[in-house]
Amino acid sequence: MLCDLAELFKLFGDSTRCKILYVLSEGECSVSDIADVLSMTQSAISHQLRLLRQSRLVRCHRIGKTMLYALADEHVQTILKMGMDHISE
Amino acid sequence: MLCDLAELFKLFGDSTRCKILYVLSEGECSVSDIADVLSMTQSAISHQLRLLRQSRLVRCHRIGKTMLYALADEHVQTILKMGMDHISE
DNA sequence: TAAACACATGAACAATTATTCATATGAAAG
DNA sequence: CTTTCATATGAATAATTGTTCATGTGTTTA
Repeated sequence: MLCDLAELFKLFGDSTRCKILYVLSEGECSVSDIADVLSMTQSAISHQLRLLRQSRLVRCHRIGKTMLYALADEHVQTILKMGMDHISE
Repeated sequence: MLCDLAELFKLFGDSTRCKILYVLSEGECSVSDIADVLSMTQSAISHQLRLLRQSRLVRCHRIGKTMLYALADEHVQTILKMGMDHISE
């Protein structure tokens, strides 16, 4: 149980993944757009998206050739916001 | 900013530290008591407590020979609880 | 069907990090 | 003052993990 909790927080505990989640908190986005915004390779982003997908923190659906990613639910956004609150205190 | 956020979550993203924080959420505790509860060495616990202290997630004060640790503020407990809520859904 | 585009993924490397072992510090008891 | 108890810490090791490179899969367009 507490191990599962650690696994959850571990996903938020990487700056790349935090940035991805933040970008997605502003709306759906494709893989290459995320890569552009973060100035990182498509591969690096795709690898991280896979982890986020596997833990159901993001969901995705295909539109033609592109995949659109989004936050899985409100919970993820809440965790992000609450972390930010803690930072800026 | 998002990097600071990742650094914060990184601290929750380790099962040992999660367990330590959980134990402390039930009240003040000494280093050796934490080590006993988690069946880990005093040294391992002490190293982790140092990280938690440096990030002000826990505070401590000395009573004689023993050091009593506690959660730094309500915020830490809230983060823990919110993570748990997410797990059990 | 072949080429182009968007994304996924396996393997390898580099960097980070949790634990152990040995030892140091600091307080209390004798 | 010396010993003992509780904790802290430096160095080393082992394990985890993020990124890169090369390549594979799936979809559209010519």
